[in-house]
Amino acid sequence: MPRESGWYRGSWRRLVPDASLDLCLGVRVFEKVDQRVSFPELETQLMAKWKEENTFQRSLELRQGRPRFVFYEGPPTANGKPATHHILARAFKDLFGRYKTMKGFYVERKAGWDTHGLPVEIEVEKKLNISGKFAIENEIGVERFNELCRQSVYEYVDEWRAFSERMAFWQDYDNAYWTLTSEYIQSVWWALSEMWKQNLVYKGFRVAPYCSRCATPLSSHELSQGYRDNVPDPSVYVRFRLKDQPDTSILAWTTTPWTLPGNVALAVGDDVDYIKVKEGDEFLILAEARLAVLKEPPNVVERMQGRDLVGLEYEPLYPYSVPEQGKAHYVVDADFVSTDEGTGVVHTSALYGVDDLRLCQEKGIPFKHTVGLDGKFLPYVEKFAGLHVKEADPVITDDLRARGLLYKAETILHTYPECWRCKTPLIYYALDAWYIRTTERKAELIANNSATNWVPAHIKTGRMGDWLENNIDWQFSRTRYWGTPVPIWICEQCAEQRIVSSAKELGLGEDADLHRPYIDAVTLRCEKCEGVMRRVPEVLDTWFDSGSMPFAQRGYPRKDIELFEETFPAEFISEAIDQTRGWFYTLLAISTLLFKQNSYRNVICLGHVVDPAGKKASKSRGNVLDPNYLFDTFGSDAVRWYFYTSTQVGENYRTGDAALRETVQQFFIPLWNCFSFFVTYARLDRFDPTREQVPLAQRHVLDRWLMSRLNNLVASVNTGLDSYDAVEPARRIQRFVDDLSNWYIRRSRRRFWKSQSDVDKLAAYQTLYEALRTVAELMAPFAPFTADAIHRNLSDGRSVHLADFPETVGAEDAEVEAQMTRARQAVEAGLAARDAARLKVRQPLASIALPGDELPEEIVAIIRDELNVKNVTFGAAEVRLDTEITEPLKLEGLAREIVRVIQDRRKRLGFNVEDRIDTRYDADGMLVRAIERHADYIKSETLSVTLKLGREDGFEGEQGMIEGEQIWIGLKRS
RNA sequence: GGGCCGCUAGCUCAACUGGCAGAGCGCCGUGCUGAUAACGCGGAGGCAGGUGGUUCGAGUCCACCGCGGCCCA
Repeated sequence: MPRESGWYRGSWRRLVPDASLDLCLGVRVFEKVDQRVSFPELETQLMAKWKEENTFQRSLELRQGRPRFVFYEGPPTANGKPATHHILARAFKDLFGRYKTMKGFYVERKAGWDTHGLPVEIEVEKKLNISGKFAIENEIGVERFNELCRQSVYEYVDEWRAFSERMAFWQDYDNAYWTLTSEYIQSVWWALSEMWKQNLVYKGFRVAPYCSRCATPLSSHELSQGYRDNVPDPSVYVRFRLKDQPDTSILAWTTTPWTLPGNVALAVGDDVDYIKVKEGDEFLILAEARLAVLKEPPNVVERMQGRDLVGLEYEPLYPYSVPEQGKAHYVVDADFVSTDEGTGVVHTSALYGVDDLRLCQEKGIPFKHTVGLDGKFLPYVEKFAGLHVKEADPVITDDLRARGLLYKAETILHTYPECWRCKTPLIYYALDAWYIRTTERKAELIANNSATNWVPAHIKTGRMGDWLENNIDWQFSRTRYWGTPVPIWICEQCAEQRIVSSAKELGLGEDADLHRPYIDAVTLRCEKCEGVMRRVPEVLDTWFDSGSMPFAQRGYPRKDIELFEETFPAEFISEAIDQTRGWFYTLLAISTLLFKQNSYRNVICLGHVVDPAGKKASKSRGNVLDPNYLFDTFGSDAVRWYFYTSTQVGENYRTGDAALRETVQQFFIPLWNCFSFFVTYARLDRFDPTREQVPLAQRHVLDRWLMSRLNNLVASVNTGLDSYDAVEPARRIQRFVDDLSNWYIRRSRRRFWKSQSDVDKLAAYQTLYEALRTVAELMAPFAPFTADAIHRNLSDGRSVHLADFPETVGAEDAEVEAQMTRARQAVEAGLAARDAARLKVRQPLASIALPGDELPEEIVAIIRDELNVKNVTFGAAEVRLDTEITEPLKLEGLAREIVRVIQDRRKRLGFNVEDRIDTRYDADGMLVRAIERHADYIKSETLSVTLKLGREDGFEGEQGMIEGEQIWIGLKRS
């Protein structure tokens, strides 16, 4: 088709879009864009479009065979509805997946669901209105309970998928990994068995708050629900007689007399000052700071420090607490001794205190349980056998008093935890627990962490580094029901232990349900003694599940070995900061132990979503934001954009309506207006983007300026995203759109409006088109809906998510940018000078003098136009405006006033921009002279075919006032 | 109790290595010719959470304290 004859022939104002004409010319017409747009509606339309054309799949197919960019999805726990804070991490995950895809990588995005664990169990307990071990095992049964857990997870996963799709988080949901499948569980078993082979798995004790009635330990969450103030408890001071000086006792204090039969040591602080006092016939040792507890005024006979006491042996109160071998009942130093209460000497009973257990393990002090799981003393503790610990308190106190070992007994009121279910006072009690000896690999953990790129950087050495420096062995067993069963079998006869790494080893099929209670029924024959081996009752910490996902999502090592190797480690993961001790750690720990490296190279660690006052969102505060409300009100792109731009990564997001409204008004609407401006006029002018490009050098300085800015934008967005910085790129895009809207388009409008279609107009279209399309491409990973809506319209319906990410094209022009900066400063100063002189911009002025060197004419023209002055000169010491209004200037100003009134009326009458009209006026004096003198100008500006004096019928007339003079103006479509 | 992060205008946030405290929103005034839910110009609004220290000079470096958040105990 001979396009050279001019796609722009004639005045655009006469052209009316005509589809049939376009078809025969083979020209694509941009789809009409509604200036008022509902982003939520736009988004749901695009969701349907993506589903219909399989856009996600196609974006993957497009990159099939290309180098991979490996992303791991940290599986959300499927135990509750998705909330606003879940948008945050998913927004960052999606951003980099899309970006790398557009950069040409194959980015598999396998969804995942964390399906096990206490939260799921609690949810089901709530639904059943039951609680606790007894109810689960005896009323409901483990089989049904776990079945309900499974169902519950499935219910929530549907909701999660819908939520994720609504926020455009592209993932492969159909092939998600589920931590509850037999395949996944077996991979987890394999991982543990590998650690076992390395001799990293051991059985030990764990002290936890424990309810002796429910026979269950409580999680910290449960614990926090059950504190009660002003609980009365005994407060007893006990004499521990030194072995070689029976008349000297160390005084220790406790509020739990029942732990005294289990005493194995006394702890003092190395640097704490102690005194020996004489009271009657005896000597007592206690911290100097605590001498107020003495019954008599202190008679100090000796001073010493804690370290002087270390090693002293004392007579045990009771003979029960230690096994035959090993040394106990002596003074040790400890870092947790305080002189805020008691005597500055801490009675230590290994199994009934967190510090106690740690201390005894460190010092190698032997111990054994004096109390059973029912909270009653064991039979061998003869004096108190069968008594519940709380019943035993007074009995023990009396016994000590009778034997002269009690110094003092009182009652105190303090805050003490009770079982939130049954109100039984909790005790701290050591239970069997299984551990992974991560401390043995601490140096490797630290090394692998320091080889990892953390965003923000301070997490590496700060929070994560500290955590690793203080590493403790990972206690991975949970005495629960709904989880990956711990695959350890123990022989009933000879206590031989065996770990299992697959269903096959148990004689089970691949698809067998490996959960409790079925797995509990599986017994093995002991290879050593032919005895029966039974599985230990515990399930695994859910974090072990999710930390195993790099290989477990593949079913490795029973299958897909190559696929795993190809996709390990991940190039990128992202979650919120609370995962340092969660997923970030378990991924690191498991892969360090198994593969000697971290499972991720780059990690973005996000802050939290809080309310506008900075407070944590919680149901009880009533400040929780419903994500669907945000999606329906502002659109998910706006929420995402807000998360990318509002604050630095790692900080909290003070999120509320106001912040999101601002995001829409400050960014999305102006962007959309640029777009709709372009489409409106491109349609009228039948702009064809495939036409040969006007060389940059021949374009208007505004075009060259915009292209230079665009080029710099492209460069910095690429650089930013390549270094996992989303904030600066997004903010720069926003700044660019502001420049585009409020300077480029504002200053270029007349170039699009003018009647003659010359090269300049074509260049303007090409420039604006390229800017918009490039912005859409740059934005695609950030705001995938809006970007796609714009891009599709600009490129024949092709999705932006199938496009390549923009690269720089060498359009930088530092000189033009510098000149434009000066022009904008000049305009700012000039407008301020006008304002100071109370001279409106519509009134032309003769000249302005500006400081500085000359600028090129094309730049000066912009200044003249914007400031509405006839002449600009340079070299003045300061901005000087010629404020004299001559008669010709006055008439010209009035003509512009008249144009403004006519345009305003056109608009209010609902005429289209291209409608031609007839105009009548009735006025006198200066106004008539102005109209007569500038009739051609007024006619062309307002598309008036005729402009005549006198009122006529059939015209939409209105009386008005200009500069204090009456004028009647009537319009009619021509 | 310990660790990490933050605290800058009424609000949300900037400011390369120490060098005259900024933007957007909101408010007031004013201007504006047809893309705009807009935009331009001007104005009010700051003891930089507090107290010390280092320095010619501190929002920036150091110490302590307070508040908020997260994690651990």
